[in-house]
Amino acid sequence: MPETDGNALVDDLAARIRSKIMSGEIPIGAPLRQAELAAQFGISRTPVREALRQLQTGGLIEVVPNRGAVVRVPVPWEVREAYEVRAELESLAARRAVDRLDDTTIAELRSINKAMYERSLAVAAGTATERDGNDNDQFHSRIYEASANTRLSRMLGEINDAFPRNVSALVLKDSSRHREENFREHEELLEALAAGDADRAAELMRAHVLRAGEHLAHWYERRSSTVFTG
Amino acid sequence: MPETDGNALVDDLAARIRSKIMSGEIPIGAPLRQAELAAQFGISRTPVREALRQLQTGGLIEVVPNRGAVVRVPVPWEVREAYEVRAELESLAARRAVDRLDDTTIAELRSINKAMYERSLAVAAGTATERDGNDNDQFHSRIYEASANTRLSRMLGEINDAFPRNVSALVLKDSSRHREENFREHEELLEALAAGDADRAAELMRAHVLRAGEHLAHWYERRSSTVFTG
DNA sequence: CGCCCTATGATTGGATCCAATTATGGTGCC
DNA sequence: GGCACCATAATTGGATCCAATCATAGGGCG
Repeated sequence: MPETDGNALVDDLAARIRSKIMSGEIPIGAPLRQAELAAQFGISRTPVREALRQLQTGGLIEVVPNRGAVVRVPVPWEVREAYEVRAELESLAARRAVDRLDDTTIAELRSINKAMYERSLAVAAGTATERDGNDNDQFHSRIYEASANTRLSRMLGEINDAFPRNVSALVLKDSSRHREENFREHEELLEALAAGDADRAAELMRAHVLRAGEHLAHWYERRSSTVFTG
Repeated sequence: MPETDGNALVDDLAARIRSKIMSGEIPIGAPLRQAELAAQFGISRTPVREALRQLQTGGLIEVVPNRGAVVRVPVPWEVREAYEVRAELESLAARRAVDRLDDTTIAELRSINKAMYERSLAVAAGTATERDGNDNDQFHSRIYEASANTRLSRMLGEINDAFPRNVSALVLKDSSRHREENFREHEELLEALAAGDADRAAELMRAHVLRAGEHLAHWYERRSSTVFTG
């Protein structure tokens, strides 16, 4: 099956760079030098430039004429705005998912949530090492898929891609209160989904996302580390 | 005031190409040849390629490896999906706008809506020539602005930019029933906005957008002209 | 001693080049 | 006459080149 869209190399490249930013390997605020990236991937600057344009359109990086690209540093009000939109969209996703989720998927969601919680406990206790892949993303992504609306999934992905994931993970990692809250809210949501209560699921999801956004915005308000300062 | 983001030339270029597609000058389905565009704007292919990447990320065009870019031809279910998301977001925009709209802006909205309606009547009667700038966009854009959430505005702009505007205009132009409906629904919405009834405004907006989406999807279902067939 | 001004190096941005892939048109064979 | 195959033209994609712009460091002047 051939690629349905986009040039493989450039799209792959954009994905790789995005992933480096998402993981925190390239911190927010850091400059992205074309020559450096090109050397790193063993290619010329031309495809790098095109990939950067894609990331620019996605809003993850900022490009200033003749001065290059830097990883955007979100300001708190941007986070709040984005999460108000995300809350609205995830609320819609949850509502749509109610009629489409089968028992198997609900069981999977339960399992993901439980595993995430237990892992976080183990990590906090020092009896386990943390994973890089974020389970929290997985939980929400499953619901996007279940909503069966590609545009909706795409736009939610876009919002999530605007904020490096390692930061969101930090918020959960650093506070046991937030971990507990996250777990409990997921559980409540799952109950509503399983019960087929669309209104309640939508409302729980909205509140859940708004709270998470508030935590994230708060983090950015007093961010100190993990921000590149040249 | 310097450019805050993006390279002036490439961004301008992307905007110009987008506008050609939006206006229908480049019809949906038509191929976008790099050399042709470069010659047309009197530049080399390099910035054209970067601009095309931006449009690709925006979803307006499709790029197949080694075969170039074509203007995407939306299929009806994509339109329905997009408009369900748009309805949700515009509903949020209307709700937020309620607390922020001042009387002046409401008066402007009334005036825009009335002007659009009267112009459409005049055009239908043959006593006036139609404008290219779409008043309907202006009406909705005003509400986006009033919602005072840049992310929300941006995402709504993104959805609207995914479907060439001349098509949406055609839908309104070709049917007096749709024109009447559009005018009346805008008026009702304005009443709710003026009355400060957030719930009602949100609900009216949702229904209004969903109906418009249905019309548009229906058009694409039996599209015949204005689609490029090589 | 500090500030400005200039020279140099680093980096981006547009143009050009060439290889690789795809579309096209023509010829021959069945 | 139609279909397959091959040669050639058109087009994309990555690499390279060079000019323009920006950052930086060193020297001159007040």
